[in-house]
Formats: sequence, structure tokens, C-alpha cells
Amino acid sequence: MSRNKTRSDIIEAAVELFNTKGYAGTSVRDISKKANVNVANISYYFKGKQGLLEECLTSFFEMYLTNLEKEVFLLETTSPHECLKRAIRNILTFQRENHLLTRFVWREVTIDSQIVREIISSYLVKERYFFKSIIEKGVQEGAFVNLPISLVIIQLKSMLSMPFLNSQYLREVWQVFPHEKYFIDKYMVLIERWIDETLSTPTTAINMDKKGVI
Amino acid sequence: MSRNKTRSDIIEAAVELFNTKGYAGTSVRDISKKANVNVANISYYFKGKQGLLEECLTSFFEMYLTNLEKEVFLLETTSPHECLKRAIRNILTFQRENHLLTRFVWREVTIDSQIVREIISSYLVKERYFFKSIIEKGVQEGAFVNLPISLVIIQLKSMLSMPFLNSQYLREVWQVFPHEKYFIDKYMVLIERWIDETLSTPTTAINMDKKGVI
Amino acid sequence: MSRNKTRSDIIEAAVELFNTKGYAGTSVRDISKKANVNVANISYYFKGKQGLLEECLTSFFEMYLTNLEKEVFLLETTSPHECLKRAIRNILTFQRENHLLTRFVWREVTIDSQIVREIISSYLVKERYFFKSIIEKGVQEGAFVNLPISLVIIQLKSMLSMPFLNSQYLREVWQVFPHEKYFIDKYMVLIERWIDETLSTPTTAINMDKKGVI
Amino acid sequence: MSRNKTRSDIIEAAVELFNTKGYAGTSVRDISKKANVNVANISYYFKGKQGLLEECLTSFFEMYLTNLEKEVFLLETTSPHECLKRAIRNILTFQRENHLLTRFVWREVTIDSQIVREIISSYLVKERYFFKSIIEKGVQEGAFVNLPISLVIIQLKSMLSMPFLNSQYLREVWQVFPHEKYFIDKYMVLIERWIDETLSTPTTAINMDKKGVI
DNA sequence: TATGAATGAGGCTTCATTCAT
DNA sequence: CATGAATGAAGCCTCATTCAT
Repeated sequence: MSRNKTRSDIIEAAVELFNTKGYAGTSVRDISKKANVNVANISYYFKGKQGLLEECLTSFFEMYLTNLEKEVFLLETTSPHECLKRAIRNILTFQRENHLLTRFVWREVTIDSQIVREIISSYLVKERYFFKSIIEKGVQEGAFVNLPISLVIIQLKSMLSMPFLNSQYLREVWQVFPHEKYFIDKYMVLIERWIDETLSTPTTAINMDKKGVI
Repeated sequence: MSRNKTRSDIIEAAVELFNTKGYAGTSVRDISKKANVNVANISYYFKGKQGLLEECLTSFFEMYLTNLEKEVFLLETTSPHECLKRAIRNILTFQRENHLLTRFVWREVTIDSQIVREIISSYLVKERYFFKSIIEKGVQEGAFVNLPISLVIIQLKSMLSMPFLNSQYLREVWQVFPHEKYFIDKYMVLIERWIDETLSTPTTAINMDKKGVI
Repeated sequence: MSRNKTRSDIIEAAVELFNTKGYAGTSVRDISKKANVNVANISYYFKGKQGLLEECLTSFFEMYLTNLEKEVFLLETTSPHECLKRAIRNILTFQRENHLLTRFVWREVTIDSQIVREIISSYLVKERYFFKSIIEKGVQEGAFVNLPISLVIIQLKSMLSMPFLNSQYLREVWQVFPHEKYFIDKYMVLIERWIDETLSTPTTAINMDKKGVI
Repeated sequence: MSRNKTRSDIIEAAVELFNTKGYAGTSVRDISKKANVNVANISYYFKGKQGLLEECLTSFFEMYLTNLEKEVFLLETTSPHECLKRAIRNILTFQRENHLLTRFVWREVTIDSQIVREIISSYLVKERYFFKSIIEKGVQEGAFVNLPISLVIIQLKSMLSMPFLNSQYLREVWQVFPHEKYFIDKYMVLIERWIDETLSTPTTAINMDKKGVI
């Protein structure tokens, strides 16, 4: 991504440590030591510890939203049902590839830290808008049942973040960690069932099922 | 609770700040300032910041497990189905009364902090044992369907902590915060539906339904 | 000495700890814990940590000087040679019985701590005066050789404190610790040899020798 | 010595204060103030107050033992009598040049502080070995009388440290402080007399005397 | 006489950052 | 670009002491 090695080493180390010890619990010295880099470089590249945090959060959400947005663009030509499933798969794949960062971001979001709120609130608005677009289209077309939009989004978001926040439980249930190969396939089954059984109208679900069978 | 005012003032302030800014992000000075108390008292009463953390975690889990355990004791005379619902209501009530502490504890648990792990791991073992006792009894008696025990426990735990970790979303959906009056009644409906529809065998659910109707 | 148990327990604990860890390195809490006594008692009985130090130093020097003074009083009726030896034996005996305190005092004296200097300087003047009295009388009577008085006193003092400051070496040489039974007899031999061979005029030494033989 | 000014300023200030007020009685703020340096530098350069202590002790013993060792190496080509005298002169010269550090080290050694013991015990073993080598060679060659080795070493060590521990007395006797110019010459007379009269066999002493005369 | 609570000062250390090189 | 030195602020903790009981 960034062509500079020192810079990317810092980010990598930071993600790992933020994830393990939390933002406040990690010192820039820890990071610089883990990255095999001089401390001053952190201030040089990111204008301080907070800048490094912003970089992490920003880059996460940029990628996260891109994965969501590109499916919204296809709404005109694809069914909302299909769109939603593909968006979810995109996001899970992206999160699997960045599982440490993912875990850190979704956890830190639950802290009411002013700093974090300021950085990410606009992203959350966008996220909500994208999900809403897909779901409302589906409702209009009669594909999705008319549930309160907030409830649906919450359940969705919860399902998307859960495996990363509670990875230890995943292992117990499926003998799979979210960063491992088959995680997505296994988890998608669960989510698709939710979409088909809870979110979709009977007709849609059956049609989809047929397609899947054929 | 404890008859000493200074001591309980410290705990109250700590819970509030730990909740808002995280353990690592909170300084003892912050706490002492909020509690209107001399800093040294924190070391005096809790042997340091970490001792204060331990006090919070320990007292949470003691109460939490008590609420669970007392229903397990009744397993011999009450149906597992009834037991489970009452245990859940107990826990929700307790958590509602201590919603800040609850939120803090379940969040901090997701950090792999060695300190936290050491303190609470034995509590988690107990928790698991209690839930398992209820559920397995139910399965034996044919009241519950035979799902993987880990999966059931995870879903249960997730439902128990969710409202406190994502309180802002609750408001969106139900115009209710978890610390408000009717929260429990509203939320219990959702959980009971899950118990009846997903966890219970058809017969049990129907019987229960009848009772409820009558 | 002091009829109060709490008070004497404090002193005993203090002497032990001051000896092991030094005055500055010992906290009043350490002392109160070792004495099984409430911390506030130290301030109550001694008006603070420094007062406790003064008590230790004062009581040491009072006893130390008494042992020296009572032989000086006998100078009129006894030979200086005899006086000196008896004074030394007195002091060694007293120091042996209070070897921890002794070690602490002579060590702390080597620190230029203002506090200590203020407390003990007058005692040191007295001490010097007493030694001087004995030695000068001996010189006048022709029993002692006319060495510089300061030199003699230094050597004397050095011999009197050495076994307590370097107790570990004593064990190596004589298999004896200064607080053990036969220490004084063994050590007196060494000192008496120094008095007879270095300090005394030939005549005196020989006479003394005869007496000893007879 | 070390090319870094801040670092050496800290050491210099520390030695002075440790000497005056003892290790435990000196605060890092005192040191940093005296050295005109920011407090954090002490941790930066020495990893804390204890690290600074170790640095002082270690550097003292390294130099001290070097001065001793280089004479032991010459044992094959020089007489033990000569060796011993030269070793002593070396050590006294070194100690004179670092009289504050010397006084501090030999005093702090008398405290049974675990920290100090751990750092220096191996140095003391070496020191003993070196002295032993010289003296035993002398005994084998018939130059030194066969006294218990421990006794000789203790007396030696006592003579080597005494002027620095009791510098105030030195002034009284010789109008000389150990850090002043002629101290070594004056004091060496005393020590050489002890070597010739007490430690050496008659023959050796006489021969040495002759040489000295010639 | 003895105690536990409470305090303000000061202890040592770590923090994030800046700056000259 | 990268570094090591240096700093001031803030971190947590212990200190000796006081006070009401």
C-alpha cells in the first residue's frame, strides 16, 4: 500500500499491539521496538500517536466501505438479495484479511472515546446509508420483509463483527478461527440462512433456494 | 454496599471512568478527582490501580454468578425451561442495575489483557458450568433440542451482553436504553422467543405457550 | 528500660531495620509492621521518624559514655593502664549486648547527615574528652608512650567499632560473631597486645606482663 | 571518560550525593538538579536509580581490581614484597582520585542491602583471590610470615579503606585529607612499616630496608 | 493508649514529543 | 530519512504525619 517500508512496519506493529493491549495501553515505544524502528519516526510519519490511530481507523473504513459501496452501485442491475449476500461476503473477506485491525476497530468503537468518535462518525453514517439502500430496495421490490430498518442493520453489523470480537468462541463451535481458510464459507452458510429465513419474504427465499439447487 | 463512603465513592467513579475511557485510558488521578477523594486512598483501599480493577471485576462476577447459581439450585424442582428464563431475567435485572459496570466488564473481556484473563478465567469456567447444567438437563428431559452446547452458550451470552455493549442501537430500535424501566420486559420478549422457537422442542414450546395463554 | 511494651517493641523493630536497611531506607510502616503495632504509635511516642532515630542514638551514647565515664572516675585510684583496659572491656561488653544498634550507629555516623551530626556531636566531644583523660594521665605517669593523642584515639575507636561493622570478617578469622559468647575474650587479647606493645612504655608493659603471669 | 556530558554529569552528581546522604537518602530529583539535567535522563541512561547505583559500583570495582590485577601479573618477575607495596600504592592512588566514590562504596558495603550484595559479591571474590595470590607467593618464598590469610587480608583492606571512611580524623592527625597531594606519601610510610614489621620475615625486611637506604 | 482513615508531599518511572544532527 | 539525546508532563505509588474516635 504505502511504498515506504518504515512506515508500513510501524502500521503493522501498531495494529498488532493496539489489538492486543488497546490503544491507550500501547506506548509508541512499544510500537517502535516491535517495528524495529526509531521512535521519532512515528511522529515523523503520522504526526504522533493519535495520527497513527487515525491512519488505522481511516484506512480500515475506506476499505470497508469500498467493499460495501461497490455492491450498492450494482443495485440497478442486480437483485437486492444477491447484492446483500455479495456485500457481506466482500466485507467478511476483507475483514478476514485484516482480522487484527478489524477486531481492534470494532472493539475501540465501543469505547466512547471522543477521539475515536470524531474520526469515525462520518464513516458510520455512510455505512448506514449503504445498508439502508440495499435493504429498502429489497423491501420495495417485495424481496425483503418490512422489518424496522435499524433492527436489521444492527443484526447485520452484529453478525459481521462477532466472529472477530469473539474469535475464541468460534474455535469452540466450528474449530475454525476467523483468519483461517474455510472460515468464510462456514460462516456464510449461517448468514445466508438468516437472510433467507428471517429477512426474505417466503417467495424470494424459495426462488433463491431453487437457484442454489440448480 | 460497603459501609465506607470513600471506598464506595472510588469504586463508583472508577466504574464510570473505566466504562467511558477504558481501564488503560483512565488515570488514578481522574478517578480520585471524580470521587472527590485523595489519590492515595486508591492505593490505601485497593493496593493500587490494578487492585481496583480486580475489585470491580470480582464483585461483578460474584453477583453475576450468584444470580445464575440460585436458579441452578432449583433445577431439581423446576423445569429447565422455566429455570433458564428466570436465570436470564435475573441476570438482565442485575446487569441493568449495574449497566456501566456490565458494559465495562464485557468489553474489557475482549481485550486479551493478561491481567484481566487471570482474574476472571475461573469465573468464566463457573459460568459455563452453570449454563451447561441447565441446558443439558433440558436436553435430557426432552425439553430442549440437542444443539452443540458451545453454540447455545455463545448465543445466550451474546444476547445477554449485547444490549449493554450496543446501548445506542437499542434506543434506535425500541426507544429504550438498557438502564431504563421497561427495557427488561421488552428484551425478554425477544429472548423468550428465541428460547421457545430455536432452543425448545416443539412440544415444550407449545405447552409453555399454553401456560402463558392461560 | 521503658516500661511500655508498645514503645519498646517499636524501638526493637527500628533498631533491627535501621541496621539492615539504613535509616533512610526504612519506612515507619516497615517498623510498625515488624513491631505489630499501629503506625500512628510511632508519631505518638517519638514525635515522628526522626524522633525515633534520636531516641536510638541518644540511648546508645548515654550507655556508651556511662561505660567509659565510670572508669575515668576511677583514674585517681587506679593505674591508667588498668583503667583503659577495663573501659575497653566495658564498652565491648555493652556493644556486644547491643550489637545491632552498635553497628547501625557507627555506620550512620559515617554519613554526613546533618540530622545525625546535630544529635551526636556533643556526645563525640565527651567521648574524646574521656579517652584523652585516660591517655594523658598515662603519658604523664610514664605508663604510655607519648604518641599524638588523636592518632591513639582513632586507632582505639577503630578497634572498638571494627568487629561490629565487619562482623562477617570476624567469622572468617576466628569463627566467632561479635554477638557470641567468647567474642570478647578473644578480641580483648588482640587489643591488650596493642596496648602493651604499641601504646605502653617498655617498663609498664613488662610489669603488667608479670602481673598477668603471676 | 564516557564522551557523553549529560551522562557523566549525572554520575558525578550521584557520587557526590550518594556519598553525602547515602543511596536511599538521595532522590533522583536531587541528582538531576545537581547535575543540571532533566530527571528523565537518569532512567534514559541508567534504566533507573538502581541502574545508576550499579554503574557506580561496577565502575569502581572494575578500576579497583585492574589496579590490583596488573601487579599480580608481575608476580613472576617481581618479588611479592615489591608487588604488594606497588599494588597498595596503585589502589591508594586510584582511591585518592575517586575519594568520594571510594568512601561511598566502602560504606554502602557495610549495609546488608541485597541489591548491593548482588552486584559486588563477585568482585569481592576476585579481590580476595588477587590478594591471596600475592601473599601466598610471599609465604612460599619465605618473604612473608605465615599468618592466617584471612587475617592479613582483613587488615590490609581495613588499612586501604580507613582513610576514606574516616577522613575527618586524618586531618586531625596529619593535617592532610585523603584527596590532597601528599596524602599518599604520608600514608604509605605507615603501611610499609606494617608490611616490613608485621608481615615480613626479619630477613626480608632488612634486605628491603637496605635497598631503600641505598 | 491505640487505631484506622485520610492527606499532601514527594518518591521513581514512563510517556509522547521535539530537535539537532 | 533516520537517529539518539533531551525534555516536561503525567503516570502510579509510598512516604510520614495528622486526626477523630
